[in-house]
Parts: sequence; C-alpha cells; structure tokens
Amino acid sequence: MRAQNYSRKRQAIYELMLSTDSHPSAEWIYTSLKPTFPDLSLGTVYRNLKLLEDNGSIKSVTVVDGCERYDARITPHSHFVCKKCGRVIDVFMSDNVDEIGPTNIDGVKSVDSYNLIFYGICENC
Amino acid sequence: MRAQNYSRKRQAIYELMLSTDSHPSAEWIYTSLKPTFPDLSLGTVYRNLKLLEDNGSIKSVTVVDGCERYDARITPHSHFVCKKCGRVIDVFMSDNVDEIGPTNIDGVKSVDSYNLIFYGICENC
DNA sequence: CTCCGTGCAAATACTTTGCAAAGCG
DNA sequence: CGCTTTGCAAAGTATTTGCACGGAG
Repeated sequence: MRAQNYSRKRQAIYELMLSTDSHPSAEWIYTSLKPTFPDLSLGTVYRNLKLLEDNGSIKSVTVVDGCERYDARITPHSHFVCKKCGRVIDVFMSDNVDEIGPTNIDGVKSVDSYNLIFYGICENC
Repeated sequence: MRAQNYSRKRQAIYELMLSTDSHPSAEWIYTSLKPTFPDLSLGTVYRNLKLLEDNGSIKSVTVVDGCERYDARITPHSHFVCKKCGRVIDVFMSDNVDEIGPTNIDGVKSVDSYNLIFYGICENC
C-alpha cells in the first residue's frame, strides 16, 4: 500500500472537484475534462470517484435524478437540492445541528454520521 | 380524474406498506405479495409505488444500495440507515428539528421539505 | 364500448467490470 | 520487471415503458 494519488487523471478529477461547488456527477466531470484529456473514458471517472470516496477525499452527497452527486468539501455541512433543476447548493448552519446528533435510537448500535438535505426551488427556477 | 384506489393490487401494496415499518423496496413488496398474487409483476409494483408517491400516500425515504426505499408513514420524522445491512429505522426527534428548518439559504427561492438521515450500525450487525 | 389496471418483455439509464495494453518507478 | 491505471466494450442492475389483453361500469 503506497501513498497514492500519482495518476494524472485522478489528480485532475480531484482538483476539478476541489475547484467547484456544483457537486458534480460523473457525467459532468467526464464532459468537463474530456477537452483536456481526449482519451478520458467514463469508466475511469467512475472508478476514480469511487476510489476518492473510499479514501475519504470526497463524499457522496445524494442521488439526484438517478445520478450520484459528489462533494470534495469534507467538513460537515448540509445541502439544498432544487427539485426542478437538480442544482445542489451547500448549506452551512449554526452548529445547533450537532445537538440533533446521535440521540439514542432504538435498535441502533452506533451512529457515526448524518446527512441533512433540504428540498425546494432555487432562485434560477 | 376519479377518486381512486380501487385496484386490488394497489390496495394490497398500500396496505402492506402501512403494516410494516421496514421501509420496503419494490423488490421486497413484490416478493411479499407474490404468494398472494401469483400473477403479480414487478412492473406493477413499480408503477403503483410511483402512483402512491405522486398522490402523497407514501414517501421515498432514501436509496440504499441502489434500491429506492419507501415509507407509508407521512408524518415528519427522520431515519437511520445501517451501513452494513441496509436496514432503515424510524427516528423520532424532539421538535427542535423544526428549528433547523428553512433558514435563509443563498441562491434558494423556497424550501419546502427536508430529509434527515443518520448512518451507522444497527444492533443486529 | 370505454377506461383503468396489468403481465410481459423490451428498453432505459447509470454504473460496474473484465481484459489487454500502456505507464511509471 | 511488477504493480498501477486506463480505454473500450460488455455486463449488470434497478427502474421505466409499450403494447395488447382482461375486467368493471
């Protein structure tokens, strides 16, 4: 097991993820990088997204219209999803959210994360 | 447009949904009802779930391992998803959750719902 | 007769995977 | 050389849809 990130394409995917707050889908990344890497294939994007997710570099936010959406922002925050256009927007909340956290839940051994998503209409729609 | 729910199979699907708190997937419903309706088809289950969702009788909770999970409990509450076995458990919280609600979010016109999901390990795993 | 509801199978759509070739240390 | 990464195409999987038939009013 080596320290890894030494693939150009993986690097590019990750950097693109870091540079945007649009919570990209695999398709979006593919389309964005295709001009720069004409031989890029969609399979590679999927593989690398999964890999980056596994090593904790990015997170899966949610599935919008059947497409998985990712976020390179690791610090805990919530999201808003536009029900019309599918846009995903970061939502930062006062830390009172933490107070919701891990209450005792019947039938649950341990809680280690949560995901809070708001739904509605964005200002462009 | 008539008041409708007068299909036997739809009725059965809805009643099954009401009788369980396991947040079924289409497949689970299909398997459960197949003995009673040997000629039931998966397509019908999907069609009726969508229909019930559209008319507000049930709600989509989340997607676990690629499978959409539904809930006939309409009153607002949260969920816990076991990352190992995929079990979905209802979570009822003190109403301080409401306080999280619709804060002003940049780029958002209106918020009309939210979805809060906890992840962790359930007591069976 | 006219709709609604359904079985069945084919079609979608996103994602995963097998494999052989290319890259990198 | 050995291990990683990738393109490509095929396979997978959950879900949707077209169509013709069956049932209720």
